[in-house]
Amino acid sequence: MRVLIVEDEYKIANSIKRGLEQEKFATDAVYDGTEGYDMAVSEEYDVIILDLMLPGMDGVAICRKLREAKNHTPILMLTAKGSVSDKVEGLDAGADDYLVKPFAFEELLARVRALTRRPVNGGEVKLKVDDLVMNTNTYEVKRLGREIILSRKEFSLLEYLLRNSGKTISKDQIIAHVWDYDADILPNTVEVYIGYLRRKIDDAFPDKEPLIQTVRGFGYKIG
Amino acid sequence: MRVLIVEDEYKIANSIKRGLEQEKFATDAVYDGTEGYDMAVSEEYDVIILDLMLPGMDGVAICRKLREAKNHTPILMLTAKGSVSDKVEGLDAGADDYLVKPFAFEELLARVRALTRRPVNGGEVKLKVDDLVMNTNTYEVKRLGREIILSRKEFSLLEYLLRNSGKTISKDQIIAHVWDYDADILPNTVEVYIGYLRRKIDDAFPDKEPLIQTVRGFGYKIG
DNA sequence: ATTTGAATTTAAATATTGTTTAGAATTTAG
DNA sequence: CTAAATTCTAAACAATATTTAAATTCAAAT
Repeated sequence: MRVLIVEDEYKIANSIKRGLEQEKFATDAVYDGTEGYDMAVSEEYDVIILDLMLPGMDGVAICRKLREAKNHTPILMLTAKGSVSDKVEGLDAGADDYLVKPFAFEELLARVRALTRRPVNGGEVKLKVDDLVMNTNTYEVKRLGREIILSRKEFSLLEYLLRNSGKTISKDQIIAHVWDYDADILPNTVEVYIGYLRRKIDDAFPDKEPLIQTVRGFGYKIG
Repeated sequence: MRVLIVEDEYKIANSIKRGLEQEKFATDAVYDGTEGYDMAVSEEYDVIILDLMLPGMDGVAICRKLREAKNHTPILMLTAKGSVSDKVEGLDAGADDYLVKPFAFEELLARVRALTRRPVNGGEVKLKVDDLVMNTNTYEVKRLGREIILSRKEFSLLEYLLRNSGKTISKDQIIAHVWDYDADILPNTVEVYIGYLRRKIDDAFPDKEPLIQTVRGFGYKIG
C-alpha cells in the first residue's frame, strides 16, 4: 500500500511518515503543493494525505485538478482547527475524508485504513484479550459481559494497547500514538492513565488475572 | 553510507565517530555550527547528527536553514537532558529524530540505522543463539520457549553479546557500547551483570550447555 | 602446592523507575 | 453559565534496578 503525504510542516509530515512506515505502508513525503501534484500524477498511490494550506499549490486546488483528470485516488484532507468552511470546501473539491489538526496518530491511521479498505482487524471491529472485549464502532468495552465506562483518553490508550497485545509498548510510543502530535506530555501522565485503566479493568474484577502488565524499564503490555 | 557529526564536545564527537566507523559508516566530524552547515550543504550525507547547542550556529538554526534550502537529509538531533521544549523545537525545525544526552552508543546506532533504513540485522528483529531467542521489537527473550525476564541493562548487555555472537568482547567494549558515554563504570560492574545474565540464562537451564563463556584475560563470548 | 591476578558472588548503598493521591486546569454537557 | 467530568501535573511513597565494595573462588604459572 503506497501513501503520498503532501504537508509543508516537516514535523507533521515526518511523524506521519514514520508512523505509517511502521505500519508497513510505503510512503513518500513532499513539502510543497506543486511537487505534491507532480508526484500524485506521475506515481500510483493508494491514498493521498493532503494538507489544505500549502505553499505552491493549495490542497483544494490539487484535489480539484486530480479529480478533473479522472484520478480517483482516495484523498484524506488535513485541515486547521475550527475552519468548518475549509472542510466543506475540501469535500467539495473531491476529498474523501478530512481530519482536523492537531490529531493523534491513531486517528489518522484509522482513516487511512478506512480509505484503503484494508480491514482494520481481519474485518472485525472488536478487539479482544482474554474476556475483555472492545467494540471500536460502538465504543463499548466489556469484561465478563459487564460494561466498563471509559473516558476518551482511557479508551484510546486501551485501544492502542489492544491493537498491540502481546507486545511491550514504551511510554514514548504511547505518547506518540495516543496524544496529539503537538502535545507535550510527561511519561508520568501515561503512568497515571495506566492507573485509571487498571482500576476499571483489573481492580474491578478481583477474582480474574490482571490484564495490564508493567514491563519495568520498557513499558506496558496487555495480554 | 556517509554520516556528518556536528558536535562541539570532542569527547562525544570522536566516540561517535569511532563507533560508527567500526560499523562501516564513513563519517566526518566538525566541532562548530558554521563549519557544520558548510559541510552539510557542500557534501552529500545520508544522515546528519546534530547537537542542539553549538558555537557558531546552533542546531535548530542549521536544521531550519537546510530544510528551507530543500535539503531533506535525515537529521538526528542531540538534546541535553530534561529540555522537553528543545525536543519539540528540534522536531519543529525539521529534525527526523532526537536523542537525549547522555546516551549509550547502541541507542545512537539503532537510530542512525533506522534513519538510513538499513535493516538492523538483515531485516531480522530476532537474534538467536542455540535455543535462546531475543526479539528486539517486543523485548521478549526466550530459551526453550520459556520466557526470561530481563532488566533494561541486562537486556542491553545480552543484545550486544548476541549481535556479536561468536566473537570475544572485552569489558571495555561492553562498557563503551552498553553504558552512557559519560558513565564511569568499573569493569567489575560488567562482571556483576554477566553474573545476573548467567543466573537467568544458564543456571535456570541446568540440563543445557551454558551459553555465556568467559574468555579469561580477554572478555566474554556467547555462542 | 603456592602464589597471584582475574573472575565470581554476595550484601549493602544508592539511584532510578513506577504507583498513587490530591488537586489545578481544562473541557464538556446540561 | 454552571456543574460535573476529564485531563494533566506535582509530589509523596513504593518497588526495583544499578553500582560499588569486599569476601571468596578459580585458574594459570611458577
